[in-house]
Amino acid sequence: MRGEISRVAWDLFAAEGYEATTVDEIARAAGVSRRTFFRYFASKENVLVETSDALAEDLLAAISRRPAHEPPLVAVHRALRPVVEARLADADQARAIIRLLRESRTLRRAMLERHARMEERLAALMATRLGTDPRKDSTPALLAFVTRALLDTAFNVWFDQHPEDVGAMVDDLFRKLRAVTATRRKAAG
Amino acid sequence: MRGEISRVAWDLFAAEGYEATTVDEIARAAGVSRRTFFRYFASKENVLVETSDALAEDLLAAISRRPAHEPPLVAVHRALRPVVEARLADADQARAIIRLLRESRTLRRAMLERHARMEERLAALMATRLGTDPRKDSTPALLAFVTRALLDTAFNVWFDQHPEDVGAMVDDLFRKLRAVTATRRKAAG
DNA sequence: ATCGTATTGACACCCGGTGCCAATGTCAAC
DNA sequence: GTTGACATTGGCACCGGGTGTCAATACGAT
Repeated sequence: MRGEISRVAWDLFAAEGYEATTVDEIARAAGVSRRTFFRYFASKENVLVETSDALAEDLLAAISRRPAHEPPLVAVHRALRPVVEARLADADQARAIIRLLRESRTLRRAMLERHARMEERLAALMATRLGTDPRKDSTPALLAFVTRALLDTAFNVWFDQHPEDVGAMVDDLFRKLRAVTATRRKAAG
Repeated sequence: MRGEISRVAWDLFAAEGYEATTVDEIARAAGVSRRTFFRYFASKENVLVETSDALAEDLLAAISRRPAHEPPLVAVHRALRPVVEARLADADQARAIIRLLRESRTLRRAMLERHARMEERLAALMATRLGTDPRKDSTPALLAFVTRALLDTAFNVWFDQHPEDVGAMVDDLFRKLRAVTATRRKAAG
């Protein structure tokens, strides 16, 4: 049932866009009542946003699997690459959601908030990894923010530039980040 | 009139919270109709969010005033510090909005989106500064993201830790960012 | 067949936001 | 001072997302 609603909704979103598709429409197309839709999904956006939550879980898990001796950004790097690759394996779905995201302000807001939530957990994870108190040391927060930036930028770059090698793209982002935050001046690549 | 509505709204928000304050209430308290409220403010959130837009303008302007020979992150650093200091000069207002932001999901979403918008303009600015094409080089995007991270973290740290010297706090954030993205391993401060 | 329990649907409601149009200003020209 | 033009305002109906309530239905166990 849940799966059915989700499938129908994705189709409608793809066909008419996010805003233009009302919950009534989805419910009708799925053969249930509006109220029932809201019993399966807390909100319209949840239909789309759940896949991104799964990604967050994956990333968090991947990072916490990295050995403790790795410098934090290296751990993030090595965890991020396969997660991004896995996500972009289903190129159609990835494309679809990025398209919807760029079209709808509401959806974009929802996603931004999800990312912010992931970031908080990321910060907590980084704090334990660094062994510091996140209320006193802002390093974990910065690290989490940077991680989100890299993740987000990776998807956008992928969507806009269609790189053939996703792993290399991720590596390149980390290289650029390091170049840009390096103390010494360096020309951008 | 606009100012009157805004003042009344801020008071109500402070008194009852963001979600709990309805537009009808604000309108009634300001002695206008609901419809008129929406003529002055496109949405409820706009009452609060405008001050943050002003901050974004300030930051953008400050960055574009930095000499071109400065490495990008240095330019951001020197531009950010006075802007943050100026903003936190009115500690009451800053505190009020951060409090509301933490309380209301909707408001947080709105603010996240504003920040994302600022980030895009930041990326464009960085692209011209670096002389690269933002569609091909992701460096400006990363730089913009990092800038937002620093701005955001600055306010959060300020709110949570009440540092006495705001400028020093900003400097510290940049130091931590550099430490964390440095290639060599380094203990967190 | 019957009872108890989930699942569902219908309905009413809240709130933010918009379109539309009439009423109320306000100012200018005569 | 009256008339007309124009902007500001208010009232109203409406949309869409989201929630609470409660009756009806389906379903599984006994």
